[in-house]
Amino acid sequence: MDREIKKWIDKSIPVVYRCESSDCLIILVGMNQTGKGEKLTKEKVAFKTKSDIEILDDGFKWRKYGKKMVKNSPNPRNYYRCSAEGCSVKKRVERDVEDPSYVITTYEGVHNHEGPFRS
DNA sequence: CGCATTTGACCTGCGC
DNA sequence: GCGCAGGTCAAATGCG
Repeated sequence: MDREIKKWIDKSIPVVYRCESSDCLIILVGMNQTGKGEKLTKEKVAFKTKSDIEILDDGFKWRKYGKKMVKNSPNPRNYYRCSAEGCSVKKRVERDVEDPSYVITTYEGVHNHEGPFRS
C-alpha cells in the first residue's frame, strides 16, 4: 500500500481525507499526465475501512475477475468489475498489511449508469 | 438454466 | 534487453 501510494504521488497529486469520526481513510487520486505530454485523465479512489469482510456491497453488482498475491503483503488481492454493460468501473480489494481488520477498497473509473438502488 | 465465482496462465508495462 | 510484478482473461464448477 505504501509503495502504491508513493507510486501515485510520483505520477500525480493525491488528496487524502481522513474520517476521524470512524475508522476509515479516503484517498482521492486524480491522475493527470504530467510528463508524457498526453492527456490521460483517470480517477482513482481508495477507501480504507475497518471491516470484517472484504465484500463491501456499495449498491452495485460486482463480478470478481481475478485474484493475486502481492509481495508487499501476505494477503491476496481481489479484482472486481461492475457487471453492468458499458460500465468499466473496476474495484480492487485488499486487506491492510499492518491491520488485518482493515480493508482497502480502491475504485477506478466512474459508473456510466445509475446503480441499482438498495434500500 | 443462467450467472457469478475460482484458479492458473498469459500478457503488458516498468525498472534495472 | 531481460526480469519482475501487476493486471487481465478464460474455461470449468458450483450455487441460486
